[in-house]
Amino acid sequence: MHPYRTHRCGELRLSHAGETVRLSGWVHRKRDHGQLLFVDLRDNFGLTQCVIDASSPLFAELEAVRVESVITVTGPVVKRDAETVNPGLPTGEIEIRVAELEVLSRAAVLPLQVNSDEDAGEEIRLRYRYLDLRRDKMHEKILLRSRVIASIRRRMIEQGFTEFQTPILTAGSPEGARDYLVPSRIHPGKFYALPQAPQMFKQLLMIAGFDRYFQIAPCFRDEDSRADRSPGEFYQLDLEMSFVTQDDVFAAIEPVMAGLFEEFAAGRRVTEPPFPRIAFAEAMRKYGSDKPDLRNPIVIRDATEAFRGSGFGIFARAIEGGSVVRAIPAPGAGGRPRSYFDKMNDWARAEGAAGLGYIIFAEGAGKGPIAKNLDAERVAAIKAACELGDGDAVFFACDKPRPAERFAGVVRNRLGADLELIAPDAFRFCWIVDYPMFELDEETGKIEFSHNPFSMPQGGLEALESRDPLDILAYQYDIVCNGVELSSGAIRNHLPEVMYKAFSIAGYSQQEVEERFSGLISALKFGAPPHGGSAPGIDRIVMLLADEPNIREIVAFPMNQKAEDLMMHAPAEVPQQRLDELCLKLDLPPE
RNA sequence: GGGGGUGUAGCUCAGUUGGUUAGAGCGCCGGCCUGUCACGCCGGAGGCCGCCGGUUCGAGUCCGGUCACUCCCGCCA
Repeated sequence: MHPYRTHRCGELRLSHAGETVRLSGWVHRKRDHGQLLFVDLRDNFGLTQCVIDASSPLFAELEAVRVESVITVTGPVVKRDAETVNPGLPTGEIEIRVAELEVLSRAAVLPLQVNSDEDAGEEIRLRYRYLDLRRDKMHEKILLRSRVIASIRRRMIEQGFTEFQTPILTAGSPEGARDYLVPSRIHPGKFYALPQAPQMFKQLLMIAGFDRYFQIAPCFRDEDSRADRSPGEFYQLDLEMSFVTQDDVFAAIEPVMAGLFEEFAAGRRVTEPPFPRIAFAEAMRKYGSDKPDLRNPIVIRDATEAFRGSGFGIFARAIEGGSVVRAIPAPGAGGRPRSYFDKMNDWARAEGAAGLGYIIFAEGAGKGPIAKNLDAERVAAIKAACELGDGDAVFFACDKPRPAERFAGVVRNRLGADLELIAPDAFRFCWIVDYPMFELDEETGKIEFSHNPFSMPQGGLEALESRDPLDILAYQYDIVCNGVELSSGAIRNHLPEVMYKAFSIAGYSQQEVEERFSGLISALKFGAPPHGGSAPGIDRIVMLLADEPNIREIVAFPMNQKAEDLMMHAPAEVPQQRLDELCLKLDLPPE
């Protein structure tokens, strides 16, 4: 007989009754009746009840074993009496009579309880992550993550993609987030950087002729964390394709994403390909965001004309000064008490807005401080434009166009949640397309790349030379699901002369471009295929599928908010000798 | 860097208006219990109430500071 097990803990059924088997696992729970002891033995695959009574010489030993100790039991599989069957357990029709017992590893008193649904604090959970991961909920989420990644690999390979590895120790990125740096011992004073994404490598693989690349790629960015953003590292489904248009990229990714979500949807509805395509400008206008949650039915309208020259002086004067008014319909909000609208106004101020005006529609008319100062025809026009009726309300964001759009989007999200308008049990996908190539930095007044500087401008060189840079769009696109930006991608700029021109608009000389992106620029001069791709975030996909708002819940060994690994004690000081080898001297800030 | 929340037993939490000896559940230790499956019953140990200072006759409770964790803003091509 195998020294540890003949079966797994989730495996035994009534059909095994009479066999002598051996199981190994963790003592999940004990029920001690004094002369009779039940032990639930747990492994990755399930639970099996083991039983022993005082007639056995092993009774005292098993009774003394603490939960979470690891033991091996050997004995016959016995059918349970009808009244002692546990229908809640797949193995509930049988139990093991313990005939032999070996304690493989004794557990100390636990800092957190594995067999309880009660959640420990995060600090304790991260410090003892191996115990936390034994808990059923965590165990399932990490296994889900593994199955999701396996499914992605299978689907990508089916789509004709080839998986490649790319370097972890590489050069820094001149644009974007802060790099993690690794000092070089062989080159004192020089540093490697960990890749923020394998962006240039995947483009170089296309230039090398591999046609379709993908990788479950680790990405490293030294930025502050959020609930949905780990400090340090995260994973992307990084992909790139040669000789493709934007539509080809969409057609390749959509079945992967739709199929993946369908596979793990567990009854939730998934947008069927082709996913809706929404231009960036339209998304900002209708949803106030470039990552709209399409489960929310609210569509933002423009109400500027209804307020221009009106009796509501605050808005009328602001409009004269170049502001606009966005109307955010709030279906069903008319029944809310006055305090709700006051609360919304307080909240708006806390969010940095000047306030949040509103009109309540009742008895065929508008109510509230704004409606009092607005002609009935204007109120009626707003009501009609927003497709509202009695019992509904509408909120207004009045500001310069860009901040008004953005704030209206924030209000839209808040109302969707407050009014319970978000469609449950659905994954609503869309593409956001036609991003502007450039944008104006409001502080410096300079023109900057709005997304990826390596994206191909729509209209190519001619557009760059002849049009207002702020009007030029890029072949740049995001996948959004339920208000979460899952990925960003682009058709790349594979023409050096277009690249030089694009960078010159953003204020970079040809020499600077050659210095900062030398590897890629020189590669583009030796025959580069038109190519493009995207990079959906693995962690965010798993978060959506696990319905889990915190990224640490779907990562086996995450760092805490301050980018510390509480279990492994990273980051850590290093011996002086290591610093000496690297020619590094510490110059720490004063306490 | 800025703002909010939290911090009480090993763990999860309660603790009233500032007032006697700071409680509960789980866990732990001991005792009883032969059909439980969150087994049950009895008993016990376990507290720098995050830390420092202040107000007060008296502080877990009020005030100031500080530290830790967390959420958000900034940041994240």
